[in-house]
Amino acid sequence: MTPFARRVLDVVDAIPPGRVLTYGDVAELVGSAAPRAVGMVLARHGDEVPWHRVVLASGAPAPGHAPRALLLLREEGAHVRAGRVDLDRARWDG
DNA sequence: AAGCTGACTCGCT
DNA sequence: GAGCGAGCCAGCT
Repeated sequence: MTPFARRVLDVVDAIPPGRVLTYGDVAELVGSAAPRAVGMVLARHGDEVPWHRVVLASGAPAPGHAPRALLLLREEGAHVRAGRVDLDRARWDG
């Protein structure tokens, strides 16, 4: 576990149910310009946080995890349509 | 220290 | 929209 990873996990863990954040948003919140680095953290420690609340800039969930993420998001009441989250509605302001 | 990889993003076609 | 290329940076050889 690295300091960077801990900051990322803190942010993701703070996202309320039914709301989402893009990788870019998380990166910005932890003071980084590397959304991909955020992805690496979730790949390793995603099971410790609500990883499904982090989506691509398009609103689609992480590639390879779309079905599971969409299911969880719908259960939380997020507005999902055509395989992607409605960012205008569900994006969390922080 | 240099290089590679990846749960990304953005601009162009 | 969808497909492509370039830029991004943390972590691990």
